[in-house]
Amino acid sequence: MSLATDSADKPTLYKRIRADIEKRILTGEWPPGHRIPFEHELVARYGCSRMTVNKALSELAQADLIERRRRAGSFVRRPQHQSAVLKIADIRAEITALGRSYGYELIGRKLRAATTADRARLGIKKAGKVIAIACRHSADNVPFAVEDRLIDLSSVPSAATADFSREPPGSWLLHHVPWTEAEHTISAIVADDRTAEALDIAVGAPCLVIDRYTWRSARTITAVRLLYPGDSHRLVARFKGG
Amino acid sequence: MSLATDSADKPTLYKRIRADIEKRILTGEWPPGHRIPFEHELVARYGCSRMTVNKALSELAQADLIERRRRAGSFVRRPQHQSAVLKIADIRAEITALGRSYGYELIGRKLRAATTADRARLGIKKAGKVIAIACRHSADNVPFAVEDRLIDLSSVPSAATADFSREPPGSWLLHHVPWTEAEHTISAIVADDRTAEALDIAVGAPCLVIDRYTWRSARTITAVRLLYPGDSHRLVARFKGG
DNA sequence: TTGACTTATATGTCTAGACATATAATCGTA
DNA sequence: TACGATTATATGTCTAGACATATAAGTCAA
Repeated sequence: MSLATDSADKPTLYKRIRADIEKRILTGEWPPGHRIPFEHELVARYGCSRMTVNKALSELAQADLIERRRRAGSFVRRPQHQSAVLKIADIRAEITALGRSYGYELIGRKLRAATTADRARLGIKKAGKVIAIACRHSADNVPFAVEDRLIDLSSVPSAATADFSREPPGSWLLHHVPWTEAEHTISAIVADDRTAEALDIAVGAPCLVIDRYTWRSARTITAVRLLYPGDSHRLVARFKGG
Repeated sequence: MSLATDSADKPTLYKRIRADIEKRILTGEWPPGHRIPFEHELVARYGCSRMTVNKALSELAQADLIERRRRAGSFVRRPQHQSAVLKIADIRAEITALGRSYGYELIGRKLRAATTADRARLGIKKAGKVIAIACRHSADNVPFAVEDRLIDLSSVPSAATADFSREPPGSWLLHHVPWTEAEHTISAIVADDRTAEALDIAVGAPCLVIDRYTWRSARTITAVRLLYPGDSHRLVARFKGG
């Protein structure tokens, strides 16, 4: 019967098995906790070898759609409902993607031995040098975001000689520091005098704040705080599956 | 030589192959664009069958760490650098996870025929009924967030008779509407009179706003706006891989 | 009833093959 | 030189087995 899902095209068998099961889960026909057929039952139903259904089920398990338990069987997982994929693009890319002209302005750049505050912010223990950068991004000549960044020079020595007056440090790092891990913290503040002036908004206007810590195999690279006018900027996150 | 990574424990072979390759990519030894060894080379190196290395490589491909091209080989992918996984937990779960006591209060509940504004907000075309809910969540008796929600009753008929005076609509939906897709928009506003009173903060204080639209196979289920005191609430997103 | 032991079983991993298929590379031709 | 046909090859999928392993369920004794 399941074989009768015939049509002219043919996705591979294991993909069809996976899609069949996924569909039943997504439509609610097999609710969370439901035991899906054993591998040997699916083998019989689809008339294929066990490795084929195993591949389908393994992928579903990897996608957290089902949970597999030895001796017990495979079960539809309860939806997680808590993770969304948030795209935090490079600001320049984000602005040009909107079809607006990107502007960048370096406000300040200071190379110094890491202060206690710097070390706390970067989460490093040893002494060393850092670069502190302040800059502003604009879209169509309207302030878009102000950036306050710290780079650990012991992790990224070449940043000491990089020319941040032309290239935003975010873009520069993106091209010079290959693999990273990061943590973003999003919050809201009201603009103080300095922020209001930099963003050309009223004092007391809402701002969206993104604090980002980037590291590479347990080594902190950079800490950055981005301030956006809260009423004009929006972060969009999408998620799928529960 | 790769076999010489011996230790007492033994993760399965394909996992070790996967980990070996992943490590070389993450340390930058194999930079983006680098061609990783052919399957038959890995077969020779690890002394196993092709299916075993294939499984390792397939999982790496599924995780977007490598790209596989027929006839050409497998290549390290360029880091994406733009998506972070943002955990947006059920508020009750979030608060209890912090070890604080959760409080819930229904402010208003209205069942009505969908107005034009309702339909616009839910993105539905046909006439139908909706429920509008206003409620407040608190942690240790301090206001934590206020919620303003709309549920499409044609998608979730049973919501009409649900008792939202005890259970938050978010939790209720979580348990009654299995699989969904959602979009979150995050922004910042300053508290107006009504919000300030509901959150027990000053008028003009910053608030983090999450607008969430949830649907299930192209069918809108609910639209919700959550307002958090911006200085006390933070959203954390983590990402890995560039 | 409870705890310890045994057994049955579903999944986890792996093999040594096979044929299919997309495509980079080569070769031949206009 | 440029383009079209051919070939070689790496991946994609699949099989029909195998043994390993965790564990639910049953068994038996204290």
